[in-house]
Amino acid sequence: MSAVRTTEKQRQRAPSKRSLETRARILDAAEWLFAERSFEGASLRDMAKLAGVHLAQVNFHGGSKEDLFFTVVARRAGELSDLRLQALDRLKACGQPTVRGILESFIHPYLDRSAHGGPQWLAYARLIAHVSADPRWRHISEACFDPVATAFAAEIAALHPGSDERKIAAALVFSVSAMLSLTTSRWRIDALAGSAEAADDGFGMETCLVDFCEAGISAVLP
Amino acid sequence: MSAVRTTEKQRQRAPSKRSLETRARILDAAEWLFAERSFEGASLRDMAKLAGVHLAQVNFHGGSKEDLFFTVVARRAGELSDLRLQALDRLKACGQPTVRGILESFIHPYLDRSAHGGPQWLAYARLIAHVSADPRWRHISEACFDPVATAFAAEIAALHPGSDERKIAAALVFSVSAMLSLTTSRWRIDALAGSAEAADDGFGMETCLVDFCEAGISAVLP
DNA sequence: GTCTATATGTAGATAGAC
DNA sequence: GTCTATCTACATATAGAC
Repeated sequence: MSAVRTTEKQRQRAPSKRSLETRARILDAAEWLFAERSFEGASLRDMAKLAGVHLAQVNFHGGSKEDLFFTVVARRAGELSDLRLQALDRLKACGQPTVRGILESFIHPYLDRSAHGGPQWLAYARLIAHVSADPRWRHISEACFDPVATAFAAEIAALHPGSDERKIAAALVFSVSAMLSLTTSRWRIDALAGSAEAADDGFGMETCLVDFCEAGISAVLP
Repeated sequence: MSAVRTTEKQRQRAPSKRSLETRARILDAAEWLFAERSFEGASLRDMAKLAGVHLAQVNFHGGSKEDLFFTVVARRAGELSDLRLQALDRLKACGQPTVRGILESFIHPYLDRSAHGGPQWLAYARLIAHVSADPRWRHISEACFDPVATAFAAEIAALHPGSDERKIAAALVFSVSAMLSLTTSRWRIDALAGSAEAADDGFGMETCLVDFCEAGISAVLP
């Protein structure tokens, strides 16, 4: 958790165990409600109710609403980045990586946490989709996600010397958008597919996504 | 404009010219503010101010806030759908269509209106991105955009008999998400590309997008 | 059709007792 | 650290004069 908290003074002492638990409950509630209703739609009052604390506690532990939003996004961003970079390291330890391998290292941690990380990770996955889709949160994306995304873009570029960095960046943004659509718009896939009901949720959706993005990225490389 | 307005009685007479102008100004203001600040972040007061009318007029012409939101999204949806279907018709008039041609028929009207349709179309493009990314507006997507999207999915499926409809639906959703990312996240392409500044906005971004999606769709077909 | 005035609820934030 | 009470501002919506 590397969030920079400019509006809050440094704590003088380590917080108590109970304080940390209260804080965690508030952040969980905020994560859920921000994901469900977006920034303005989620009220601090509802967060307090969901967390089982009183309203003033939300301000005490979270600062202003904007501070709280940033804190919630940043909280799991470090863990997600670590998972991605670890996957990339494992890949490179096995020799020359492929575009597909790099892509899977980026995509799999997100989809895996989203599907098997419990309700808070699922909420976080939806929250990331909100942050990524709204230019108003550009500064948050830049702080929390762009460093790792830049590293992955560089890995792909290194595989293809002389390729257009701008096209690689575009292809990576397209891939990220497609990945997030599995969180925001899976219902739409079912709707467009017509008859076929969404029997097994995402049985092969991750493979389908990686197939799509791998071919797309390869198509914009020289 | 085919919006169904369930909460408003049928008008008894045709509205006056001035009334129509007032209504259009209100819808333009609402379009801009909904796009800029999302549903909850945009207040009816600000819309009234931006439109140069008084607050009560917004309710009079737009109904409830949710009604107004639906009306704004539906207003240009018909035109966008028509442009897409016309492009598809022109394509089919020239013989057997290709995946790329079908894709361009879907994508180009959106990017063209977004880039050359003036500030209101640009706002509308951002608004669609909000609607598409948020499951809360699923009913609006279903009413305004899914019929045409379903038709395009069927066109692609017709080119490849025996293909998995679910994969085609997924690939189309991925493609739509990537398309919308050119509206919401073009700044991010510049950021990830590193040095290269965004000199000419989208010089070849549409081509790059279509290259990406064409390859991606082809990859999930048999 | 328009606009003043207002009804009614909720938002974010904080002061100060404990 | 916690919680009561409250401040101030703003939200959506409508009634009724013109």
